[in-house]
Amino acid sequence: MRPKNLEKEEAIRTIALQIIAEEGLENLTMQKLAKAANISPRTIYIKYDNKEDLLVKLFIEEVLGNYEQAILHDFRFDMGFAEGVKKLWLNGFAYFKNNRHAFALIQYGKSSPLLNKAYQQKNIKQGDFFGPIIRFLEHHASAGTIHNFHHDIQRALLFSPLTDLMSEYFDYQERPEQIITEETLLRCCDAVIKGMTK
Amino acid sequence: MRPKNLEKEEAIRTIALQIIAEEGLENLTMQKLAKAANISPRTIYIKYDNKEDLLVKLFIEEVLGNYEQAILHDFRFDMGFAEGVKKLWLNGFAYFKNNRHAFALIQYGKSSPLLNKAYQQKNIKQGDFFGPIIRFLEHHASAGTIHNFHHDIQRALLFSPLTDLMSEYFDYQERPEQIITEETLLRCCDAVIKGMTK
DNA sequence: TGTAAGTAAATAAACATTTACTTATTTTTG
DNA sequence: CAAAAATAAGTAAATGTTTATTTACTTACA
Repeated sequence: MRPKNLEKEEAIRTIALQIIAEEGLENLTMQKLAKAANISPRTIYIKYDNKEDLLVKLFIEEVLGNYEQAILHDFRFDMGFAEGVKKLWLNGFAYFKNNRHAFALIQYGKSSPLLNKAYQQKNIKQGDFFGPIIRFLEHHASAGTIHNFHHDIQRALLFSPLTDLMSEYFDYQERPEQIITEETLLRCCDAVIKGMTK
Repeated sequence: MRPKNLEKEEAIRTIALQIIAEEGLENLTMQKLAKAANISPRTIYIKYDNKEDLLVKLFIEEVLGNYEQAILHDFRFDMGFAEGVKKLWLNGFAYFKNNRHAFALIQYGKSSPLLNKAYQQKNIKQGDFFGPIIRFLEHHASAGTIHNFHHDIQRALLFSPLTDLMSEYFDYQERPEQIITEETLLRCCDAVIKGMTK
């Protein structure tokens, strides 16, 4: 039996992400993807059932999976609050800086009903993505370090500024000067910590 | 000369927003829109040059324009910081609660390159959307009430949690209980205020 | 040599946009 | 002051293109 060509599998994923980031999800077509990856359209269908399957797997396995790994690197749920939040923010910043295309698809996850549904189903099925973060928040809520909100609310307070600042980071990358440096990011992180702390 | 039927213009806009919110931007087609609005496809082209023109005008004029108006209602740049931020958050919450479809398109504005480009051009062309908010932030930064960040950063710290909480609000609307009430929203708002204040 | 991986080309459906025509008004003009 | 001309608004159906997916064939390896 002829073995799978892993380079082609990889090319499908990276070029799909590239097209989505540069031209938008609405401009990704199977034929355009095949051409850009130098393969036949049929080859995509050997690895994915259909377009929806490709997008969902790309989002859940490739992007969210790697993001989860990256953001949890060296993180433990029993860290001090300020220390833990800074670790998460810096991990996230480092990951997104080097994975602009993944960031673009995550942004689509917040608007596209297809990806949003996939995300929610994944969350419901296997407990929660980012389990250690939820334990971290619950731990500090019950210890009285931070205010006692539902963890979906905590997550919004904790991560939404980071995501928005990443958008600004990429916007400013095409301009003469970058306003989002690691230093300003950490000052923003301090503001978020201060706000959440009792 | 036969006069324009304003109901039809209105139908195009509201039904386009509905399709985008319910099925996604990538599933809005001119023929689907025409059918749902009970008009001929040609009628859309009397009012808009093409699909891109429709989407950009919908985003900039219909959605962002109304959002700006709503969020600035009874707001003045020389308000106290906490008072002003609460006003903005409550205005935003009230607007989005009643305009779920508009909220969906605004979310797409953060991912779709087409809408994102349109937004940036608009911002660059006519000064800034939300001018009073920028004056408000600059006023409090120079008065020393809040930390001195670039206003794009301030805007991220100020509004991104609200937007994320709105997403949660709509997600939870289909569940047995709503975790985002005006009360929890105001507690989150207090956290944001506390974080930004010196 | 059997078999899954892969290709090029085809297919049928869906798409944005246009064509050729009809309708409902306003504005002349007889 | 009616009625008919002028005209933009509107329609149904068609156009040519692009789309997701399949078919019929070829290739490379266990």
